[in-house]
Amino acid sequence: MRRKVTLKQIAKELDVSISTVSKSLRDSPEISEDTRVKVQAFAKLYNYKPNNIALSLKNKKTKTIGIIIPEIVHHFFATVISGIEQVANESGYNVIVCLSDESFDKEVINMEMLANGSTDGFIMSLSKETQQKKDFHHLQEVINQGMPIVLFDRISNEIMCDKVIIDDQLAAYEATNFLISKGLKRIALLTTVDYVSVGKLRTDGYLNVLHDHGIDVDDSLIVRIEDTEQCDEKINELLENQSVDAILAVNELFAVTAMKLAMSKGIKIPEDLSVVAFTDGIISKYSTPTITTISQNGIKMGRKAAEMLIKRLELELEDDEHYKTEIIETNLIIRESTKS
Amino acid sequence: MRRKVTLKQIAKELDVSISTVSKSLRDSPEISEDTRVKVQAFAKLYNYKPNNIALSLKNKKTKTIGIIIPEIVHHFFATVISGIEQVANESGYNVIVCLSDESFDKEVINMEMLANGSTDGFIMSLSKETQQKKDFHHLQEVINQGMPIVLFDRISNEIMCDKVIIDDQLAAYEATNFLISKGLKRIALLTTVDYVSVGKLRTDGYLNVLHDHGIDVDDSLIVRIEDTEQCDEKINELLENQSVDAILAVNELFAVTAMKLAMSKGIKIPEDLSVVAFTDGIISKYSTPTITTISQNGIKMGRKAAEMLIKRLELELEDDEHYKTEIIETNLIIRESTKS
DNA sequence: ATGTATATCGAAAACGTTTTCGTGTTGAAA
DNA sequence: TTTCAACACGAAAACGTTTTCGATATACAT
Repeated sequence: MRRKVTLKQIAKELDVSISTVSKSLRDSPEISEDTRVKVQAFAKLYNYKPNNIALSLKNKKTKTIGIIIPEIVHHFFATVISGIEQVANESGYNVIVCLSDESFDKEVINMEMLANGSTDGFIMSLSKETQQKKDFHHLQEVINQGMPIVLFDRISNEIMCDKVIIDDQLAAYEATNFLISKGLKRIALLTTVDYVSVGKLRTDGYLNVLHDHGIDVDDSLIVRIEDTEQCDEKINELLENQSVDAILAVNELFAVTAMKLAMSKGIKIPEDLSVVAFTDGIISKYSTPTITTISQNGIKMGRKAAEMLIKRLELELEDDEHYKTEIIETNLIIRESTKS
Repeated sequence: MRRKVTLKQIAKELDVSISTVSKSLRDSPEISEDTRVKVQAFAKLYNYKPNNIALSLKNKKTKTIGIIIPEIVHHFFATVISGIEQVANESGYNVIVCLSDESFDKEVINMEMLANGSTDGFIMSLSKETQQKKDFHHLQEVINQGMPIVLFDRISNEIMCDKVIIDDQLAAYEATNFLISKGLKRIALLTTVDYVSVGKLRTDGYLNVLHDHGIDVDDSLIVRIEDTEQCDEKINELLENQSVDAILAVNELFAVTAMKLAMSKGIKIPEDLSVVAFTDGIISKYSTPTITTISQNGIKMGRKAAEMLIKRLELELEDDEHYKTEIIETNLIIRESTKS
């Protein structure tokens, strides 16, 4: 087993100083051509590669981005990571991924772990619990230490930093508007509890468009689902007790569940019931019928977030304050679950 | 902005040596209670946390696991990462994720990048291109340097290291056997090209069970699909030209595509056609009808892989050779796409 | 008074780099 | 022969830790 070779070993072997070896490898003009080629040849032979850890310590830069997200077995988050990884790779950065599991404590622990020198900055999406507690001291702490953070999707206005989101409210507005334009009026909303920022915004968009069209809001059409177990029960309740001709769901899962329950009751989609869902994922593309969705474009979000972070890292933009919030455009992907 | 405080700064501030500060914080008996509490109080006040990079350099351990997988927007790989992350977290390790994008070159580059001190070991699944080229010098190089590797799912027997897989051949055998037990005989196989290790093994299992039941292998029932674009076309060809009463697909996507095409031709599932797929993912659970699958249990695979790697790291098992290959059990999850 | 044990602390090396600065040698100009 | 620049290289600091070893001082026993 041949362990990695260091500058010191090369120096000893060639009977020169460490400095000479280092300079030779970096093509310094200080070194004579003779020794330079000699050192380089030797280094190549032994496959010398500088040690990243030593470089990180010296340069006070790790060239590593910390990603903290609620979960990874989730199409949207996976696409965001993919986007981040693309531009990170292009710029010579690595990504280290931590999962908060929707837990505040795990989010804090992971952040503290990475903040002690392991990463140059963070890209993250807040856990449900964090959004509920509204406790952001761990983020603030990191920002105070001069590490940049870029928040995406699940953000908070209380934190001053770069952000990248979609216009959830507008997207909900337009999607609902699309349903209204098809002559649908009894539009139900399947959403999450309000402390999830995007859930709240999407609900607002839904409410606004109803108001703008002079449609009375029927509270019994708004279903707030806390966890997946409740899903079936709550949707069943809706379908049984209310007349509904359209559904706007804040995620694919609620949508496909609603469709299945509806179809099992003999309700035809899209003839009797139209369905639109947020987050264009795998399910929508392969369910029967396929689902009309609002594409969230995770790749683009990830790319943008990484670009913003790296820009701040490379330019040393200590210019706090003028933080930016980038808005990624969404578009409605029309499929079989809505009338044409 | 308050930058992170170091031992040196604390030492200067308190007018003691760096050694004293370090020892105080680690509760060394060498230090008097007086100075110990003084230092600890000061450290707490300024929220001192040791710098991970410095520790890594000193200890020659990064407490970081490198994960290299073909893609992340893929339910199975995401679950594996999730499993790895679980046990990594429990043991104080971080994971740094790189995507090969099914490219040999990217796999090599990523490995070399991480091998220079950034990680203590690797968990990886080979890219298609790597499996095709059968070029594993980058893995061998890393192993020679004393870094442990654990391969999962897409492995190669040419590499001596720990591995964790499912018994693809047996699983295919049993799944096909299940179909045969339902009285089905014209069983088609939707698979990938043979250089993908799992595709080959699954094909072998399929062939064996037919042989064991004395069923003649009809080559026109074996469809090798290279990429997603071909998918529709090739499956259509199968359904049009052959009489088929069952399908075994090596992934969800082939299965759901086949189901959709079949249903559009008026073929009823499972009455006229039974479908079983490898990889229990999102699609199978939410498609219509839901799909009978062979669960691959990515979480368990990830956990196992991480356990094997960490064990080797902690115990410094230089005991090369007796490498293990763990086999994760699969089970058939019976859903609506097969007759009961 | 001398010797010894104990308590408390600091200096320095080590991990692997890069970079600044200094030093010695050579050659040529004066 | 002296002087000075150019050239080629090495020593050492720095990044932030931990740890070994040595040093000093105090207390106690002889």
